[in-house]
Amino acid sequence: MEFNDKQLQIIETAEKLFADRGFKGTSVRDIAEEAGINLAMISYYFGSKVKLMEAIFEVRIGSVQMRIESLLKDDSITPLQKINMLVDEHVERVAQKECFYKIMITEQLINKNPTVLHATRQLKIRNAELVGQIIKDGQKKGLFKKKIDVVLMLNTLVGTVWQTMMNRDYYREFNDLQSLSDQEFNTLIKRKLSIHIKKLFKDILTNEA
Amino acid sequence: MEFNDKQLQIIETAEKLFADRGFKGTSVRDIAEEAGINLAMISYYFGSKVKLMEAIFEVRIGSVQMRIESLLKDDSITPLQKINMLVDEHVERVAQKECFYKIMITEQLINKNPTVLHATRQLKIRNAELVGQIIKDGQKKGLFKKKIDVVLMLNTLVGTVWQTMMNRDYYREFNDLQSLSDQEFNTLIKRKLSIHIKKLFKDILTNEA
DNA sequence: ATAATAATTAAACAAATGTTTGATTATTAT
DNA sequence: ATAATAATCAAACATTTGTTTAATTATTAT
Repeated sequence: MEFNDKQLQIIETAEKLFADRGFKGTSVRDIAEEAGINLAMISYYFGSKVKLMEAIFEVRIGSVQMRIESLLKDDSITPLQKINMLVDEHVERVAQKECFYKIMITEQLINKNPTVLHATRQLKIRNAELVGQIIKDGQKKGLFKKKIDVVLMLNTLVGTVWQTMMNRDYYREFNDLQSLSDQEFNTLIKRKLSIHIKKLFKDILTNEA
Repeated sequence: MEFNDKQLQIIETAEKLFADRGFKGTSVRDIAEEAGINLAMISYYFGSKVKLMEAIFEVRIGSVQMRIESLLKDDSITPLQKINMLVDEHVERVAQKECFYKIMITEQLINKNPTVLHATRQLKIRNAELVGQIIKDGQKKGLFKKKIDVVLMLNTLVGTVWQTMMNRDYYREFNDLQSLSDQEFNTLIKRKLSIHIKKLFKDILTNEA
């Protein structure tokens, strides 16, 4: 399905509101008003509020996929470097697509739209398999240790990034970083986060117990 | 405020439903039906749906607090052992109070009841400060390295546990553990999770970069 | 220019929502 | 036993909800 400009405008508005107030907490009237369009246009273009949510995923799901395929073939990059690149990419992606990630979480947690659940599930499986391949490659080359729990490792990546980005105001306050501008702080926390996780991963992958 | 048996019954039912369907996704009629009471009893006892949510937090918030005070004074336990105990405790607590944790997340994410947000905020600040004290103690004793980011460390704990418990079915499938009983699997994943995080923490706390 | 299609609108729809009411029944205290 | 308080209930309340309708305007193709 391809969407015209007006549809994309509705999708973007809905994404923002769904992320902030949840699916149930956002009325189609809220969306229409915020997007500056008539209420009926939502049913007209998408059929229903539920299908509007699914349209958001249709548009965005591709943009949050880890781009791993190209990495897999590239032999000029070490497996550890590949993993590090994935960490940087994931941190940046969550920062950029924060609204969409929020929606993904709440859909899994409470709303549970079947179409949405299926899409996110596919995404997770695919990512775990591809990261698993990189790790196997590293093991073959004798760079990584033998027993690595790929799912736990990815859970640490996703969980830490999520927890940090969602509570970043708290990080700022606790570390007395109020003097920084928003932009400076965002750059800082992304860097800190990346470094933190890369250290953890280096430990997981290389340090024998 | 203390609650009678009937009130506690309503609170438990509401907790389960709020966790599963969200605050907006659960009607007071749903709660009344599931709890086997009359619709009006909810307003009668709690005043409103919002205040029922706040009552849940009044009852549960204490039970999810890390019990650290006693640990702080105990000198027969090393700082690292204390941290390890906290990890075990947190994993067990999330497993036991899963419904309540789900509600905490969605409240922070979308529903944002001010009373609830304030309570969870206090909880976080307190935990970070107390863990910070244990770490400082370990640093004084020369057991931990100098620069440790307490908030990032706790984010890894909370985020990893959360991400793993919420997606445990997926962990089960990916690792071909379908043959285990639910109970066996739950025990297994808790143990794996604890070990995983303790390893990460040992690295964070002791390995110089 | 004209016909056909697409886009837009205000109004209406039924269903579901949180809360209140007013009456009735149980329980407790005197 | 009687009065007073607490608990329970069905019904009603006003809003808000997602969606549809039917009419009108804009755009496109012939």
